Amino acid sequence: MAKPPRMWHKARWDRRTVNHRMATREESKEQRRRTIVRAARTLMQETGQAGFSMRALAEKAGVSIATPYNLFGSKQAVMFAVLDADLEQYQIQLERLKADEIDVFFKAVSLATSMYSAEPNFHRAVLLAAYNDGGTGYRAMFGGPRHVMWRRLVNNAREAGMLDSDFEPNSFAINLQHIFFSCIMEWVNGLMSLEELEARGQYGFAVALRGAATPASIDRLKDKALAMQKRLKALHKKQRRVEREALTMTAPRAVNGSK
Amino acid sequence: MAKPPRMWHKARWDRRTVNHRMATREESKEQRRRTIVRAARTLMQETGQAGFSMRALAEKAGVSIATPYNLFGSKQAVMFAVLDADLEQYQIQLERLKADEIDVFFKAVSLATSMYSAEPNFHRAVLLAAYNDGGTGYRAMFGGPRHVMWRRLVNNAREAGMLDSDFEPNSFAINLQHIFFSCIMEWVNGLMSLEELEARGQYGFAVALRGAATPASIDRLKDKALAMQKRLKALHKKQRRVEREALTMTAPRAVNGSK
DNA sequence: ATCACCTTTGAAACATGTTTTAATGCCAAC
DNA sequence: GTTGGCATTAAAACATGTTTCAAAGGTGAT
Repeated sequence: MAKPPRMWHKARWDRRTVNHRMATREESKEQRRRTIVRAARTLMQETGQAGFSMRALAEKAGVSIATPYNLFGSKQAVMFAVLDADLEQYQIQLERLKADEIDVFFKAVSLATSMYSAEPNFHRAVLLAAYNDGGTGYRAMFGGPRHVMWRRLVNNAREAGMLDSDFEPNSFAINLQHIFFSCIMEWVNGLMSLEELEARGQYGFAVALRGAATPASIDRLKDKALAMQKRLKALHKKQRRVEREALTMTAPRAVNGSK
Repeated sequence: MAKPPRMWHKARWDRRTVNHRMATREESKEQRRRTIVRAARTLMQETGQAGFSMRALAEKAGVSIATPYNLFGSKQAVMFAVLDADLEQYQIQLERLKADEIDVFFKAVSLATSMYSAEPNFHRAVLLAAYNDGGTGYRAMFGGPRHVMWRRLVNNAREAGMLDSDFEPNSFAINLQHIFFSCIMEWVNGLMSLEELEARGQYGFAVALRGAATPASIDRLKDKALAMQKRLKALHKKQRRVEREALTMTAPRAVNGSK
C-alpha cells in the first residue's frame, strides 16, 4: 500500500562542502519531525486511538496533511517514531535496575508493564496503531534495537553460567521476543489485564529460560514459573467472578471486544 | 469502530412450533453465509489480499455489499469464517498423524507450515486480514477451539509422563500458542520464510517443552532444540548470502517490506 | 543577488471499510 | 391468502489513510 518512504534516516553527505555547520535543510526537517512526533504523542494521549487521524495530527502539529507523509511516509511510521523515543527511556531505566542475570528478564517485563500502567490508553493506542496495521511493524519489533537488547541479556545470562552455552543467544532472544510480543498484543487488544500481562510474560520467560537452564538456575526458574502459574490461576478465578457478576447484574452485552 | 455484529451463531428457537423442519429463515441465511465464505475463499485465492475488497467480495458472491455486513458484521468476521473452516481440516489431519505425545507438537508445526506451503498467498492474505486488523481476532486465536486443541496436546504429554505435572496445561498451552502465533505473524508479514517458520516454531516449542520436561523427555527435547538452532543458523547464512547477492546485482531497493 | 532545486502547502482526488436509508421482496403466522 | 415483520438491495454517504498536483516558499551554490 504505502509507497516506500524516503530514507530520511540515512545521513548522506557526499558533498564535500561540509565543514562549519550541518545543512540547515536537514536540520529543519529533523526539527519538523520532532514537532510532529511531539504532536502525535500529545494527540494520542488526549484522544486515544479513536480520535487520532492524520488530519487531526496535521492540524495539531500545525502542518499540512501532506507533510507527515513527506517526512515519515505513513501513519505507522509516525507511530514508530513515537515508540522509539519510548524505547530509549525504557532501556535507560532498565540499565539502572539492580538485578542479577536471571532476574533482569523478569524485571524487564515488570518495567514494561509499569510503564504501560502509567499511561495505559496511550500505550495501547500507539502499540495498536504501530503493530496492528501492516507488516513493516514486525521488522521493527523483532529486528532492530529491541532484538539487540534481548540478545545482550541472554548473552549475559549465558556467560554468567545461568544458561546452557549450547544455546546460542540469537535464536533464544528471538524466542523470548515472540513470547513477550504476543502477550503485549493480547493486552493491547483488551484480552488481558496489565496484571495478567506481567504474570504471563514472566511465566513464559521462566519456562523458556528453564528450557535452556543450567543446574545453577534451573530450580529458581521452576519456582518462578510455578509462582506465576499460581498468580495466573488466581487472576482467572477473579476474572471469572467479575464476568459472572457482570452477566447477572446487567443486560447481556455484545460479545464484541472493540471499544 | 465496527458495530457489534448480530449474534447469528446463537441458535435461538424459543418458539414451540418446531417439529418437522428447520426454519427456512435461518436456513437460507446459513446458505448465504456459506456462499459468501466460499466466494471469499476463491476471491482470496485469485487476487490475494490486495484485490480483496468488500465490494469485490459482494460482486463475486452475487450479493449486495450490505449483505456481508448484515450476515457477518465486518470484513474480519468473514475472514474468520474462512479460517475456521480451515481449522477443522487441520485438526482432522493432525488426528490422523502417528506421533507420540512429544513429537505431535513438532508435527503440528510441520503440518501447519505444509498447509501454508500449499497455498501460501491465500493463507498469508487471510491471516493478515484476520489478525492484523482490529483486536477481536486475538480472542479467536487464543480463546476458542485453538486453545482447546493445544491444551489437549499438553495434557496428553503430561499424562504420558513427558511433562512435569507441576505445570498445568492451561497456562502452558497459552504459552505455546503465543510462541507459534508470533512466528506465524512474522511469516505472514514477510519477515521469514516458511522453512524458517517451521524451524523457529519447533525451536520455540522444544525450548518451552524442555522448560517443563521430565527426565523422560528432557534429552530429546534438547536435541530437538539444538537441531532447530542449527537449521536456523544455516537458513540465516543462506539468507544473508541471498541478500548480499541481491544487493550487488540489482539497484539498492527500498527498505520498506510492504508489497 | 540570482537561479536551480527541494520542500511545504492546500485542495482535491482516490480507495476502501462501514453505515444509513428507503424501497422492495420474501417468509411465517394468522 | 393476507399481512406483519424481517432481510436484501441499491445507492449514497461518511471516515480515513494515502496520493497527486500545481503553486508558493525557502535554501544553497554560484
